[in-house]
Amino acid sequence: MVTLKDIAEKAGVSSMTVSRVMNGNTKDVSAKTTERIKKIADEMGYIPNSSARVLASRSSRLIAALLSDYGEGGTPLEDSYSSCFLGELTRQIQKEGYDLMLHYVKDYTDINYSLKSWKVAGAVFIGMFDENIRKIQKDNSIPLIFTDSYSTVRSIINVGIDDYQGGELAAGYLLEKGHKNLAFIGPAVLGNGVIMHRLQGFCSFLREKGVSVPPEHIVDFGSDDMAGLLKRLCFSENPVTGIFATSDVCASWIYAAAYRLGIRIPEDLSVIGFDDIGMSRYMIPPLTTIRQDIRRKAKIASELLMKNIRNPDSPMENIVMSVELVERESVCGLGTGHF
Amino acid sequence: MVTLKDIAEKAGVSSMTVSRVMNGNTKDVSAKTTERIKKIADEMGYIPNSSARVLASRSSRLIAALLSDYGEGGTPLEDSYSSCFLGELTRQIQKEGYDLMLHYVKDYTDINYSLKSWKVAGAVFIGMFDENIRKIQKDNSIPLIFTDSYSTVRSIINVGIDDYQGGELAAGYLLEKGHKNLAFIGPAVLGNGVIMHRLQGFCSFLREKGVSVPPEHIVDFGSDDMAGLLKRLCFSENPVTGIFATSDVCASWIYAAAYRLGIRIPEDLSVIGFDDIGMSRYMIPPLTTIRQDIRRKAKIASELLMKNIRNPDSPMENIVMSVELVERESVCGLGTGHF
DNA sequence: ATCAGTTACGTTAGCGCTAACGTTTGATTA
DNA sequence: TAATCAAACGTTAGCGCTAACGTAACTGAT
Repeated sequence: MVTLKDIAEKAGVSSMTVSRVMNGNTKDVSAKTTERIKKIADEMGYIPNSSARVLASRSSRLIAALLSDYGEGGTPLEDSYSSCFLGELTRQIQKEGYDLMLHYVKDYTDINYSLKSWKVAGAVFIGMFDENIRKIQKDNSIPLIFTDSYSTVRSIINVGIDDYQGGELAAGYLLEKGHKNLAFIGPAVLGNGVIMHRLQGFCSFLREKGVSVPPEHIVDFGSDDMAGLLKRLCFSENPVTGIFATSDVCASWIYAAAYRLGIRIPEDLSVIGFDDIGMSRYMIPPLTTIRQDIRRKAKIASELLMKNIRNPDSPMENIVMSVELVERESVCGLGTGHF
Repeated sequence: MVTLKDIAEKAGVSSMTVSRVMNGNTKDVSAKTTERIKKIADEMGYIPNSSARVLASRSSRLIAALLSDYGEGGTPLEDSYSSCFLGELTRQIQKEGYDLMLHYVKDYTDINYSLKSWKVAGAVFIGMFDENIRKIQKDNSIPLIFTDSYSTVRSIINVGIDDYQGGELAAGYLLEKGHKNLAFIGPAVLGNGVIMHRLQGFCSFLREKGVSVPPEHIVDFGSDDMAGLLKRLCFSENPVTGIFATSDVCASWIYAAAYRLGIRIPEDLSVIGFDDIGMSRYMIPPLTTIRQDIRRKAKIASELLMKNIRNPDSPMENIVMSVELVERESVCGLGTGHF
């Protein structure tokens, strides 16, 4: 293993000089020496020992990415949403010369360990939130970035999207197409703030236009018996003609159930999704959905992180990215179907 | 920050004794002292400094997960395949008390850095292979686990699936259903060994049964102009009636293109996929596919890793998991369609 | 009572690096 | 010409931990 000392001996300088060169602290080293040391280090295949660096400098170039381990409604990284975010985040922070550690955490103890044991310079909470956040913030004076968090705790750096606006967009579009009998379906309606806000945006827009969504049309639902649910909603006296799904994945469940029941999309039933994941454009028919730019979200998260690492006194920010409607073919004008 | 020394002072022992307790090296410490130290450490909220540990012990409890950064045909972590693997791998190694670092690497230098700078105890190459593997192995005497690697280099620990068998299964099933005019479609036919072996299994099974696949029916293809391709294959004198897609995602592209062209699946065209990702069962019609157990693959990778970390003299292993056909509704008997 | 063997600790040194403070040399200025 | 200063290095100490080797006290066998 090649160490600073090895290089120093070969170059006939002290290891401190080599250290300076390796850290780009070149103002205290002459140009000639800098070049010579760089060459020798290269020849010897020197790779800095990160642990020693952390220990000596009391700071690391490490970021922790935290995922919830009590996964409500499917574990993170299984859907293309959080994994795409993670991938882009990793790439971005690597560009900045940082490394990323991945941690599944289930409680305060886990989080604490993740942050402390490796002396990370910052952390990104991916789609999770912990109530002990204040304590965590106090214990670790490092920037913590949250994604899609609707916490009552202020003084948090968060990057999320305008879920409310997404709900409004969906409502507006369905209304525009003549749909008045609507439903809101998806897992974890009550789970976290994200879905809540989509629902609120959806309902309040409708209410303003004089349309109401009866409680039995707001369904917290997994993929289990989607056919049963659809049957109840569509084969009734006053059938639902438009559904706002809480995610594109959920929309695909609806597609499958509708197919089984002989309900045609969009002729009999219009469906609008959320996220615009890769497969949405290949669904049949291509899914109309509320698009969020997940890569941009990751990029912003990374930028916020770096900014706060470099200047710990940066003000708290709550970034709200806007979403857009992607019009495809899963919603059509009312009056073309069976019902 | 609480250190061993702090605990030692409070307990009236040396820091070495505390170190022993913290590492479960309890045979050199009395039961009473062990309990007392544990209690104090707990009260003080002690969390070991991993960097100091690595530095002093010259070994870490860290695993590197490496992903290729020159992503041919889509970057890793964007498809549910590699991200699901990564998630399960992380969980498994955490269970063993290890942590995971995620690295996008593009060349030998990157790989070298990832392995050396943090002194990782082992590494998993996710869906990638580097030609400098021998050098890497020699430089770092740590276990390296590969996934789905068909290298000519022996003496490598690999965990993969029987792609050849998968091809055979697909061929056998399509043949059984009466299809003789077949095609093989997907990205990176020439890219890496995985797809090659699926193709070989597919073709050689067919050849044995006296069926041949003409070269123009073996198409290295992305999602760009799938409709054009399908038109060429299906609207000909002797139309293709069965397609083996190299992945489920690719199958979904075929679904979309077929829909656009008015080709019905499975009546006019049978499609069989590969992987059995989450969405396959929700495609319309539900996709018949070759299933590989991605979580089991991750579990085996983790087990192999741990085994080789604990005993570096373990023999090299090349695990080949078998695959199975999942019969759903995208393949039907010949003679029901237009063509 | 003596000695080997065990139990339960402590001491020392150093992992590779860097923060903080020297030191030397030559150039510049009063 | 002495004082001043910056440039270009070196020295020292220590980050928190552990490997490797002590060592004292106690045990039981002879």
